[in-house]
Amino acid sequence: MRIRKRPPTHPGGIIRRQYIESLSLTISELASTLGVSRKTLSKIVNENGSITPDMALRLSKAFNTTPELWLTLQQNYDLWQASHSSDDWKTIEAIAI
Amino acid sequence: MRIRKRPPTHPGGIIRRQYIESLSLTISELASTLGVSRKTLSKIVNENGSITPDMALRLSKAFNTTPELWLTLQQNYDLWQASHSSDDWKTIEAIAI
DNA sequence: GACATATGTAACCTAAGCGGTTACACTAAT
DNA sequence: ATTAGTGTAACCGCTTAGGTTACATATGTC
Repeated sequence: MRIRKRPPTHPGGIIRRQYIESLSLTISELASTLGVSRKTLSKIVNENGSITPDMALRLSKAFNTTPELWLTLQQNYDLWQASHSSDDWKTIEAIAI
Repeated sequence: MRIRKRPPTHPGGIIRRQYIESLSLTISELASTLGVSRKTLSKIVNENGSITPDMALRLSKAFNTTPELWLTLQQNYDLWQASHSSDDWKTIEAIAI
C-alpha cells in the first residue's frame, strides 16, 4: 500500500472549508438542514467525529454529491489511523497461492 | 446515486468463496493466520460481522490485496443497509449553490 | 452596556458494535 | 468411537454514535 506521512484529510475539514465557509453557512443551520444535532455536526467539523453511512447519505443529499465520496474520505482517514495505531498486522504472512 | 435492488456482496462471502473454498483453508486456520479469534472471522464469513480497518489491514497482508478493497466492499454493503433502514435522509433539501 | 446568536464542550443517557474467552451441540471424516 | 471444524450463545470489557441539557465564551447588533 501507499505510505502517507501525514493523515489523509478528515472529511470534517472539507465540510468546513468547501461548504460552511464557502457558502457562509453556520454549523447550527447545516445541522438543522441535515436533521442531526448541532453536537453531531460540530464534532465532525472539528475532526472529532466520524462520517457514518447515515451521515454520508444526508451529506450527499444536501450537497448533491455521492455518499461514497464522504465514506471514502472517512475510510482513508480511518485506515491511516488504524495502520499507525498498531503494528500487529504488519507481521501477517501472505497465504501461498 | 445508483439504485441496487439487492444488497451488495458482503465481504464475508468473498472471503469464503475466493479464499477459504478456493484454497481449501479452514476458518480456524485463517483466523489463526490473521491473528484474530475464530469467532471474529466466523462472524464475518457468515456475513454477520463487519470488516474493520484493522481487519482490512490483516486481510490485505494475508491475501496480497489492498486494504481499501475490503473496506470498500464493506462500505458498499453498509451504505446499502443504511439507505434501506430509514427514509429520513431522502427528504433532505439540497443547499443552493 | 444589554441582548441575542453561534459555538465548543462537558456531563449524562441509551443503544450498538467489536473482540475476546469459554462452552455447548452438531457435522463430517477417519 | 474419536477427532476436527464449525456455528453460536453467554458473558466480559471497551469504544463509539447520537441525543439532550447546560455552561462559558466569543461576536455580533441595537
